[in-house]
Amino acid sequence: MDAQAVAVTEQGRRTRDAIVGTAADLMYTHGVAATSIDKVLKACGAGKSQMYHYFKNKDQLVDAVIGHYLDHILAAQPALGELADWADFDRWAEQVLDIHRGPAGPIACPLGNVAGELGDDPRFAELLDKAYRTWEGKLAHGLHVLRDKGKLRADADPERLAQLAMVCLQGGLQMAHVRRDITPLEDGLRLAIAHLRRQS
Amino acid sequence: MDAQAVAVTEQGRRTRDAIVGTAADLMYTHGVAATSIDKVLKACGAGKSQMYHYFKNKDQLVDAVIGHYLDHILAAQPALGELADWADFDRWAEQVLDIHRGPAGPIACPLGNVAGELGDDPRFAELLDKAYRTWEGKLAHGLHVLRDKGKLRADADPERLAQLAMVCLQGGLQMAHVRRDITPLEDGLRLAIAHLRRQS
DNA sequence: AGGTCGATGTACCGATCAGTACATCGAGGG
DNA sequence: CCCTCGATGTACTGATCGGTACATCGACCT
Repeated sequence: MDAQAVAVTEQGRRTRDAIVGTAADLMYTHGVAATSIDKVLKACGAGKSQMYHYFKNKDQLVDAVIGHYLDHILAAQPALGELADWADFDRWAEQVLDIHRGPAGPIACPLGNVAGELGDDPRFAELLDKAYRTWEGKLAHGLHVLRDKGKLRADADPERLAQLAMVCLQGGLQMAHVRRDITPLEDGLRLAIAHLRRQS
Repeated sequence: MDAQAVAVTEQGRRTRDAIVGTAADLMYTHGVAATSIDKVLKACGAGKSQMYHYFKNKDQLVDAVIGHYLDHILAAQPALGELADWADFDRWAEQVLDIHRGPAGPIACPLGNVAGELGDDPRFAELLDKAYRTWEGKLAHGLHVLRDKGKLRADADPERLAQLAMVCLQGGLQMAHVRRDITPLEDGLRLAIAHLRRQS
């Protein structure tokens, strides 16, 4: 009775990661519902038995994909974990922009892309919310640090400010996605950080 | 050879509208790919022959749904068409918030919900972009009016400011959707309008 | 009365969907 | 050496998918 097996072997881990990574790529560009398990397996060369060896069903694969997105996002923004000064926020914004600069791929947030599709689905809404909170929490933590150092007004609300920064970031990413132009993201981040700095 | 028929009869128009409206509702909450034609037809009591009488295929139905979203959005924000003063922008923001207040339904933008899923699909990306531009164009037009009246700095860029306002609005809607809390939208709109007013 | 044409009902098709059954492979340990 | 067990290959199922074929209905015009 293996509900979902954990990869024990190194080879097994590789296969599992390939399935999740391939599914993440396809769902990022084509959406979750439009990404069938058969397509994922064909794209990464795995068989159906692997898929259902590591995941009970498609829902659990989607769960893993959302986790993969969060990991990927946080890894690409290392400054997010070391926010201790206003200059660090500038560095962070620059890292975010760098992710989406260059000729490759659509300008979009993986979590944002699936949020529209899954945001009202009781199976994934909570996990999605949690992923966003983890992300936003890094910003809030940085603002707490700055407040403790006296670089942010004592009566400022780090959580609410972090949420507002996420609003600008997510909106910037979404508009940049539709427009295929990074300008909205640049302006959104600039506005967010200017607003934060104004609270000092 | 009727590629797609236009509704001639009053009854035909009703049926066509019912199909589009029902599809719009289902796609809004469950996504486009997860909304099958059979489900739409069953939900609105129409038969398959109606669907393919008025639409060549599912793609054309999705096109109509996107148009329906835009119409619905613009109709719910009448102030957007009469922006002639800063107070009108406040009225507009209040109208946007009113749409999503109250107990019913998810807090989300229909266009934004499908943008993540269809934004990279060459069949719909352009139409989606056009819909957003129409929406944003109303804001830009209002800003032009204010600039002509001297209420906005002469060197301000109405198009770019309107785009930034859309960033805040869309980000606010998306975060409000995931959080199931209207606060991010309130804060996002407040920030956007404060930024606009600062350009006077 | 009969003809036209938009609107509608119903049965069907091949493809694809998520998920299952079951056999086999192959490395590590006794 | 062979047994165990994770990893893998393959064949299959019933349901649902988008789309088609074709018959019929019924309002309006002549």
